[in-house]
Amino acid sequence: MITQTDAPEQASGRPRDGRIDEAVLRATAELLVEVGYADLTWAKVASRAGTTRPALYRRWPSLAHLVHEAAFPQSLTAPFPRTGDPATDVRTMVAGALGAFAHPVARAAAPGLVAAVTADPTLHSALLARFSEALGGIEQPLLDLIAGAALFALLLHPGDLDAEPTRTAWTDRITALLTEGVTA
Amino acid sequence: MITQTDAPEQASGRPRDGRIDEAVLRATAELLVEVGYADLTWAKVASRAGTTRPALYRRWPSLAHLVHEAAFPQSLTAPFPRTGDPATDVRTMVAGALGAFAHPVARAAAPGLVAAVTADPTLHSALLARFSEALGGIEQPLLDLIAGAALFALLLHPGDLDAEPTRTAWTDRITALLTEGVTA
Amino acid sequence: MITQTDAPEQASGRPRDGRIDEAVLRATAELLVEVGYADLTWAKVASRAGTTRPALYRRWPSLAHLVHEAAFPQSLTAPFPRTGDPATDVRTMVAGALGAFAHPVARAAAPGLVAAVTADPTLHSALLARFSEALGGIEQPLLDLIAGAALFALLLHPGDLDAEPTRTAWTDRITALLTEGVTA
Amino acid sequence: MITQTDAPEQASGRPRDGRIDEAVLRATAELLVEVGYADLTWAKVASRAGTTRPALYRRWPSLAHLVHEAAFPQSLTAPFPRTGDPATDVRTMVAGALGAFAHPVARAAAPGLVAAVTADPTLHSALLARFSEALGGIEQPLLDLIAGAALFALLLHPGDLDAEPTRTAWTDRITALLTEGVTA
DNA sequence: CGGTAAACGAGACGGTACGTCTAGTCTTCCT
DNA sequence: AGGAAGACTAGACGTACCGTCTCGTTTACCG
Repeated sequence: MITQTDAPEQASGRPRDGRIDEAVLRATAELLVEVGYADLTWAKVASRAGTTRPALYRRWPSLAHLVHEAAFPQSLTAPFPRTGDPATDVRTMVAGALGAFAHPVARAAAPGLVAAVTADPTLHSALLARFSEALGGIEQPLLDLIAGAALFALLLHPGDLDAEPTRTAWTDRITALLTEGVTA
Repeated sequence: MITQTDAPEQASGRPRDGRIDEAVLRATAELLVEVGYADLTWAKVASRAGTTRPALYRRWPSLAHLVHEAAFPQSLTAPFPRTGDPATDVRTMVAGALGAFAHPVARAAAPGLVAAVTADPTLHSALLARFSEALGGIEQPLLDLIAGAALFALLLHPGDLDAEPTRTAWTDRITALLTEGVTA
Repeated sequence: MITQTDAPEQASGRPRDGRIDEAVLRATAELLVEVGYADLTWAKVASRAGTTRPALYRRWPSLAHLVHEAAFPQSLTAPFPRTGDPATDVRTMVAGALGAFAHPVARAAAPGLVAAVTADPTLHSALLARFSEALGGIEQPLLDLIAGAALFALLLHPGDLDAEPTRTAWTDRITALLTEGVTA
Repeated sequence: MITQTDAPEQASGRPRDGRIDEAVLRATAELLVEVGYADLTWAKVASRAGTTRPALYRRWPSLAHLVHEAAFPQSLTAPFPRTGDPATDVRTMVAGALGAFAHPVARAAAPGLVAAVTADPTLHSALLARFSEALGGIEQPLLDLIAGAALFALLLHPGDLDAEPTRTAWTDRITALLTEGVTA
């Protein structure tokens, strides 16, 4: 939850209504899939969640922050078990990255978030924090390759990653390239 | 040049003023660097180019189309010479991808274009056409890895790719991973 | 007509749509009577006139300016004929002031305009200009007495000036006080 | 004091803090002069008085009620001594009306109250009650003339009533008109 | 002396209006 | 016909206020 004030802090004043937070996140996820990031507005989210725009402004500093929280809940950002075998672990990571980005909500959100992250340092930090747990211990260039490939593929030829024969083929080929290199 | 009507079109009536096209592309490139994609508007471009919004609408179907043309002129999308040696060619491609994305204008434009591409099929086609020449003959998964890694790295830790010791180090490591695999 | 630019100025660009001006003034007058000054908003006026808020902002610098123009059209602010006989002329002026302020639209607008005038010098000037023609040649204190009495009476005991026996009685008494003084 | 419930009310529960009432009235008077009626808000008053908005809502039903109480304390609404001589008494009343409206706080409050009175019957009653004592026994048309003239003059040409030669001149002329009539 | 009731501060609640901005289109005159 | 200028509809933006509410706490009176 991205609150203006991060500390749990002894609540003074009327407490936030937690049901609003839930309803808004749910509405955001639904709308991302239905209308896409580009046509997502504060007003639509507020209306769908049964609340008003000011209540959203109180909670999230920008639409992108809200989207980022709605698209990548904790369940998707849990760390994965590692075996120690490079080939196995790389395949797990590739499949994991693909799975995270291929989720309908994340997929609708990702391109817009990519653009927003470059323009907003606070969003950059929020995203890093959200994924740091899942990705601890992986060297940066390898992470760039795996996450970048999944993201790029979904942007440029999403059809290949939707249906099954080609999806596994792509995962296999990426894994092979990363474990054995192009020379093989 | 992306015109509403692609045919060479028999010029009837007053011909377009070519100097406007140039001035607009120059203005767009400058503004991308100065204010960023998110704050780029038709009005700012028109004002900087010394013309009016309707003249721009006559030429480009959307801001993204204009940006894509301003950010990736032909000079950046030329094919590269190949040696046949995998290691050498991979390094050339990695460096090329990094170079293309690291150019200040492209860098400002890329994230926004990524978002726009997913929402506009005509822009998707235009981008593919623009890069198809340079990238002919490369297998898709390898392209995903190289371009994706460059894009992703620029989004997440741009500092590493700006200055020199780390930039070459990153290029080296990516090349090594792609030619020899993680096992090495 | 209160335009941002008062000069008739050789129109460059698309000219204003005069039908919008008319529709807005009509809508404003109607709404003043129906909902009152306090509940009059740009949005309601625009909606009733079949146009949008930006079209109004282009024409009037504030709601009060629009109201002032809608409530006191030229027809109400024409100069009156004078006979030279003090008693007759004073009665004409008293009845005229009462008539101008008692008109349903003016009556709904007046109290709000009174408040707005003190806070906005440009509105002050606009109001003076609008009435200067009708009231030329009358000494200031006499004008204060006549207009002030009509305004004050409408604010404090409007019932007396609505129906007929009392309305004429009030006009007679005011005229008598001003022509003969309290001593009579 | 305008309380929600007028009865002296059997005090059960924690009693009101009288210091808050004083601080609020003082803060309101100051703010009226500093920012004007139009920009006066509950929040500014509460903040200046060192309290919170709910404490104000508990005491006054509307901002206008609070303003009316802050701008016209009892000291200003005391009855005046009458001599029986019309000329003298009229002059006293004119000067009194001018004095009451010319006080900086009253002056800032009056135009806004004029507007609020027409929209709120309870405020209308409250104002009448406040002034009834001072003005008992004066015929309504004469009161309209005197109070109306003072109010109107302050709205339209306030400069004339601020400095001294013109202020006395205005008072003299109004008195003359009311005692002898225009014919003189 | 404990219970009750209403005050207190703090701040979120649903609403509504504001004034501005942008997109995309259209209309006018001029070249 | 294209260009320059500027108005058009439509609607999102972020902010400000309103009047109400929900807390946790404090202060009086009452039994």
